[in-house]
Amino acid sequence: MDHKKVRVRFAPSPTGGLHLGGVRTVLFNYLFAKQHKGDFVLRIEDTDQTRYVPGAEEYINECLRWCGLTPDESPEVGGPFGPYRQSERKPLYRQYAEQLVKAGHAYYAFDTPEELESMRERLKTPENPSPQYNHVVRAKMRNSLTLSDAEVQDLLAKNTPHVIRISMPANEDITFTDLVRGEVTFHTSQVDDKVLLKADGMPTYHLAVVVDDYLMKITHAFRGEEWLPSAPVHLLLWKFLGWEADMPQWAHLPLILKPDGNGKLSKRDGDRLGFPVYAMNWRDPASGDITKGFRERGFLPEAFINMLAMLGWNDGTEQEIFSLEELISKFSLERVHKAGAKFDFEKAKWFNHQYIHHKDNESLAALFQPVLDEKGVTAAPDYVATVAGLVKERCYFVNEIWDHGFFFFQSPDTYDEAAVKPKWNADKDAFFQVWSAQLESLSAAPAADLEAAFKALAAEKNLKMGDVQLPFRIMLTGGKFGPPVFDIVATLGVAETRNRIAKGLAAFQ
RNA sequence: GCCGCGUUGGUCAAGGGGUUAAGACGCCUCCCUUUCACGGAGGAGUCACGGGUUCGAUUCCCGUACGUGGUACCA
Repeated sequence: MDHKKVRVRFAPSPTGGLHLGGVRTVLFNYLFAKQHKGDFVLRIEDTDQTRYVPGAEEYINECLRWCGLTPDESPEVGGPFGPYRQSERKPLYRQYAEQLVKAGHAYYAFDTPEELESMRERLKTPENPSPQYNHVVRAKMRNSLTLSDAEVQDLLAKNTPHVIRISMPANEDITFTDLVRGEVTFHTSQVDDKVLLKADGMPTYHLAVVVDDYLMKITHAFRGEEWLPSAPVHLLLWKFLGWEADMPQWAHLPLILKPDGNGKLSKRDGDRLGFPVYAMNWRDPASGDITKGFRERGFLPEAFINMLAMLGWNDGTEQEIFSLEELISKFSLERVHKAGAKFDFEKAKWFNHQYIHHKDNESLAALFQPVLDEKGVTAAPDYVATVAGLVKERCYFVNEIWDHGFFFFQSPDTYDEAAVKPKWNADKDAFFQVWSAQLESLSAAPAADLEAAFKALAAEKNLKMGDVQLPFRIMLTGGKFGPPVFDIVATLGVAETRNRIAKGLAAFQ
């Protein structure tokens, strides 16, 4: 049964930003597919025409590209099982719905939205706040089960708006094995007669997911846990359509929860708590509002992916940092956690910090360049790389290279005078005069030599290192921060250093 | 309400009939560094509750509580 080539799919509906939970679903799909030398397909589930959002599909493509999780088949790149947009597959679905009607597993329903509304209103009780269109209710509604054949034919002939609903068995247990949860059982009396084909001729998710997974030869279906309750509908559909032998194995992934309890992590929580939820910036075309993404926040895609992988999965060892290649070889569904995980932005930051810390200086410099451009600063790439190397260990985000190293690009305008002035005196002033002069002969000297010379001079003038090193740092940077002082000198160069000494001396008077 | 799923420190989590119940993030202390950070050494902090089963349950079973998801012509 495992001779089939592994094929998985990610099937988002293009309605807005791509949630990090969605990216994690992509990740697990991708890892599983690549590990088994299988195919990863992207299918766009745009069956709800009322929720169409322009640009959302391109945005999803771009997110996947940024993450490095690109599909083997998609609307964009095509493939042998296209089209990959459900709206373009519309003519396909009706025949399967009709097939189900003929077999007695589905029926036409002519109830208008108003009639449905009033049914729910009428049947609503405190004990049953959400009445379902189920095997008992359907006997009282306007459908091909309650109407005569002649009436049904007449309504159909007149193009009366109607949907096709699945006919759920009244009293059956539906059991299946979920790859992450094990055996799961539902009772058919608890699930209603879901609409399969809408009045506009589009399938609902329920029909489309089954038909397309079948047609696209999907072998493993991963999706969020929120789909678990409707799994019995899908299982039955596979059976009723006669495709049981080809049904994919299911895996319902745990949800990503908000940090402060109470529910799935949503875009709003990110806004409220000050962290991104979407992979990349999303601009709502209707309102023009921009929701910040992990990419723009300064996350490295490797870090983002690594962080997501560890949210609900681990390899059983103490390792936490994994490359994509490692994840591909080590991933296993058996080790996916069953419970939802609260998202911890601090831990996410730590992952990014790790990746920035270990990234090569040149790549970091390239990533940082846009920030420099924005600041209107021009600097040679190798200089930027040197700076990046000097400050990266204290950066959680790429743009923080500026916060920790701005003084490499501009002379400080203000000084932490409180740290210098109280203990400032003529001896120190004199020391720096001499030091500045001495520096002239030290151009191109490495940091260690500069430090040795500085120390020697301090000793000669009977000054303690601590008394002069901090003022020196402040002349260079403006404050009590930055990498080791002599690394700063070596990077800035002697000429600029002497300028800053002169400027500092004037300010410290 | 009903149905499903879940429950190891504040968070991510390993483990799984007998352990001093790993590790990471965060927090605290100390060392290194006369800045900060990195690095290093420590510390506080956990098996939701109640019944079973068992010589022995955090681990297995059953309840309860709590959390979470679903309950649309949305996905």
